Amino acid sequence: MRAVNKSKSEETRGRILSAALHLFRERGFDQTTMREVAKEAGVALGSAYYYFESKETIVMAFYHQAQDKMVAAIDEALPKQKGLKARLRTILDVKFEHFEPNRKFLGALLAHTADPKNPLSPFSEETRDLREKDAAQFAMALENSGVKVPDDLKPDLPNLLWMFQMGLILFWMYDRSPGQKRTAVLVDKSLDLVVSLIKFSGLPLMKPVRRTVLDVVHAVSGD
Amino acid sequence: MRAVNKSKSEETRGRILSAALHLFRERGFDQTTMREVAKEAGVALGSAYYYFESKETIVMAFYHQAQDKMVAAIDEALPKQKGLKARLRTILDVKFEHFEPNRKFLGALLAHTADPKNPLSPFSEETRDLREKDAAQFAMALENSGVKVPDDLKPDLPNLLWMFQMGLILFWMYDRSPGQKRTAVLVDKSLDLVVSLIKFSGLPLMKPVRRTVLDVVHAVSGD
DNA sequence: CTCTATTATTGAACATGTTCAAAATAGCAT
DNA sequence: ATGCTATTTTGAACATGTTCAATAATAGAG
Repeated sequence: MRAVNKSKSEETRGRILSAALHLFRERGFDQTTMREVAKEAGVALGSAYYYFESKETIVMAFYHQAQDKMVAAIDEALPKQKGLKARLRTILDVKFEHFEPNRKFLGALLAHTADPKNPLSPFSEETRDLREKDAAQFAMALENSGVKVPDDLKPDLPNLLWMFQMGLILFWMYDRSPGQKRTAVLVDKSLDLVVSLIKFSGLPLMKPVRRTVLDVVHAVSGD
Repeated sequence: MRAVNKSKSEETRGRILSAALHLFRERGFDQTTMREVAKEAGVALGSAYYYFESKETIVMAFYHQAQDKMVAAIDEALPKQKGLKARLRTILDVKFEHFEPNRKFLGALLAHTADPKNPLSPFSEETRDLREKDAAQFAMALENSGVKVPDDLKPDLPNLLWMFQMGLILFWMYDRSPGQKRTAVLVDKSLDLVVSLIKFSGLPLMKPVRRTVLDVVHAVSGD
C-alpha cells in the first residue's frame, strides 16, 4: 500500500501543485490567487502554505519537475546529433518545447533573474543545483562535437553557454512576435556566432584574447 | 510669490519624496512601508498615492533626479579625459559615485531589470528616455576619443556600451566584497576588454565578424 | 487498544500596497 | 463676497500573500 500509492501527503501536495499550474497556465501567475489555488485543490488556504512556502515556490516545483523531463529528453536526443551547432540547438529546442505551454507563468520566475538574492533567481544559491545540471548538459554537448576547446577555456565554457541560454530564454519569454518568430531568428544567428567564436578561440593567435576574456569571467564569478 | 516659492503642491510632493528616500536609505526599500513614508512626510497615506502612483515610482523619481546630476557631472568631466578607456571610466565613476549612498534601495529598481514589462525595468518603454540620454553620453565618450569606429558599428555601439554599463551596475549592486572591491577589478579588466574589442573591430579582417555580431544585435533589438 | 508524538489541516488574523468616495481647500469668474 | 470648479487631502476599505495558534488525523510504541 505504501509502495503502490503515493502517501496521502504526497497526493495532497500533488493536487495543490496541479491546481496551481492549471490556474497559472490559464490565467497567468499574477492573476491567480492562492485562495483560488486552495479552493481548486479542495484544501484550506493554510494547507497550500504547509506544502509550499510561497506562491513562487510552486513555480519552482514545476521547474524541478520540468528539468527532469528535459534532461531525459536531451540525453536521448543528443547522441543523434553530430556538429556543435546541431547539438547546442538540440538542447535549446528541448527547452523551448517544454516551456512553450507555460510561457504565461514562467515569466514569474524569470522576472527575478537579475536579483541573485531572490531564491527564484537562476543565479541564486537555491537554484545552484538546477544551474549545475544544466551546465553539465552543455559540457556533454561539447564533448563529442568534434570541436577542439582550448584547455584554459574548458572549465568555463559550459557556464558561458548556460548564460547564453538564459539570455535566449529571457528573450523568448518577452518575444511578442507571432510564434516567437524573432526568437527563432535570434537563436539561429547567435548560434552561428557562438560556434564561430568557440572555433576561433582555438587559434594560437587568440591566446591573449582568451586570457582577457577569462580574466573577466573569473572576476564576475568570484575568482 | 508663485515664481519664488515652489507651489504648495510641489512642496508636498517634495516632502514625500525626501521622506521616502530618507527612509529607503536608512532601512532599505522593502523594509519601508508607505504608511511610514506618509507619516514622516506629515500627510495621510492617500496623499502619497496622489503624488506617486506606486511605491516604486518614488524610486523612479529619484532616478530622474539623479540622472540630471550625473549628466551634468559627466558633461563637465569628460572633456578632460583623452583616451577611450579613461573616458568610459569617467562615466562609470560618476555613476558609481552617485549611486553609492543609495545602494540599499537602488536594488529595488534593478531587481526588475530582466522584466521589460515592468515599468521600472531599464528596458521598459517607460524608461526609454533615461536609456537614450544615457546612450548619448556614451556616444559622446566615443566622439573625441581618437578611436576610429567602423561606420556599420557606429549606430549600435553606444547602446552596446549602455548594456555593458548596466551589467557592471548590476554586478556592483550585488557585490558583497568590502567597498565593492571586486567591482573595481571587474570594471578595470572589462574596460580593457571592451576597448580592445572596439579597436580590433576596425581591422579589415574583422568585417565578417562585425556583420555576424550586428546581425545578432539587430535580431535582439527588433531589426 | 490506548496513549502520545508527529504530521496535516484549518481559517482567522496580519501586513501592506493600493483604490476610492467623500471632504476640505484653493482658484477664479461673476 | 458668492458660487462653481478643479485640486488636494483624507482615511477607511480592499486584495492578497503570508503567518500562526488551535484542532484534527495519523502513526507508532507499549
